[in-house]
Amino acid sequence: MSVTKKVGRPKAFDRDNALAKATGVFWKQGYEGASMKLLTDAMGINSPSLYAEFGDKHGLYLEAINSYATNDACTPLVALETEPDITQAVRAFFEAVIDYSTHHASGAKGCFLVSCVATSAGHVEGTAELLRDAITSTDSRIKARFDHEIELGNLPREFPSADRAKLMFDLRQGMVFRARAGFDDSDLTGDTEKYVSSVLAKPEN
Amino acid sequence: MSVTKKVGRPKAFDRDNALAKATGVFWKQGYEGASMKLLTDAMGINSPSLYAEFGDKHGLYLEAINSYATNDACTPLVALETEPDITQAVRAFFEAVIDYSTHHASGAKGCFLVSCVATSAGHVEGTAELLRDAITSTDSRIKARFDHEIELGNLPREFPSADRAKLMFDLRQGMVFRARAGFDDSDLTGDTEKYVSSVLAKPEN
DNA sequence: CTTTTTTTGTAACGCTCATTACAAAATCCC
DNA sequence: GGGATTTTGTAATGAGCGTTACAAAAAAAG
Repeated sequence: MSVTKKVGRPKAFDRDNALAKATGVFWKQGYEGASMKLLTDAMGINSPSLYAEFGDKHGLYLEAINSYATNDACTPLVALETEPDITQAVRAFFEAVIDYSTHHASGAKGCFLVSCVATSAGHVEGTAELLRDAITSTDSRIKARFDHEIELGNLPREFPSADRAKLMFDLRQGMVFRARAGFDDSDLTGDTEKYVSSVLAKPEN
Repeated sequence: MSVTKKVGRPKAFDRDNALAKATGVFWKQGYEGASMKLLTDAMGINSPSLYAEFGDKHGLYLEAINSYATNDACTPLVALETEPDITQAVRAFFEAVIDYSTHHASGAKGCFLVSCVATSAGHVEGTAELLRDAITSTDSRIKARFDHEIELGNLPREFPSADRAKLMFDLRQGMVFRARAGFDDSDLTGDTEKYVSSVLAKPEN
């Protein structure tokens, strides 16, 4: 609670800022491609400080994943959950995705989880599990918003909320993949309206 | 044409097989994570042979990308293009995607382009361009199949073939992302039918 | 059988990697 | 101000990286 002054020499860096900078490096370079030199340079600290604060490179990576999953990766979800009108909400979700996958402050393109962590899921311990958690929790948060709208009568009773949640999230992976490959926001925004329609389309049959 | 005998000591390995094995290592480990030791062990050759045949690690990587893009990554497209009925064709596309993203012979999960090459697009020369080529060419091959069905009268005149092609391909990225995270074919096949419906749904208004 | 050509396996190259030992520096406590 | 405590920056560690030099081996050509 209190900002208790601690004995000893004070830290010369901000933890959250250093972690954000490290995330940017991982995002651009991948896990193995992010060397200690690149990391410490971006974070503005020396390696002993990094080790004292995060354990080692692997620990830093896991923290970066958690930090990203609860910050950047959540802004589209927050947009989806706060926008009152459901069509506007879905639109806002995709717009937020396009925004940070093409214009993130770090300069990295695409999505950190899809374009970097997914690669390490093949061989870096602990990452596949974090990825699965992120996927299932996102699926269910989207579904929850749809269910809420069904309750309100803004979506038909038979609206397949779970299926459409996965569809919506899977479409997102395609968009961030395009962003990673170098397509910019003007290339992606053209698809948004069609994707919104498909996500909210009345179930056939 | 002719299998002209060449002077000198004959090669002791098969080029295509070695390249396929290398692709599997890159797919699992990522570009930097795929060390020369892992590569040469999997390929069954020593590093001088690798350098003589592929130039260097970077050259091998680019060849692996091209090889994958014209082989594994194409089987869903071939399925889409050869299956006579359009609904069956779209279904076969997704089934082929699920098949190799969860059961590839190399043991790697997901899609090489999405789960590995996309990461290197951030920093490995020449990869972003290959990725963009793969995306645009896939978009247009899917669209071509839809256009063909419009001609035949099996899809309505106003069917938005270009939009649905991108939607279909973007949905695929979501599926292979799930596969990479560790979801298996039984988790993914449940979504297929809904995705087929969304891809082929009658355009609203 | 000798020469020429090409690929082989071994062993080395310099470099960069992640990690850490250590002493100087900066703060709080008494 | 002196001692305790924590972080700092420097510099070193051994291991592993991608790459290559080189000589032995295996084939065809003369």
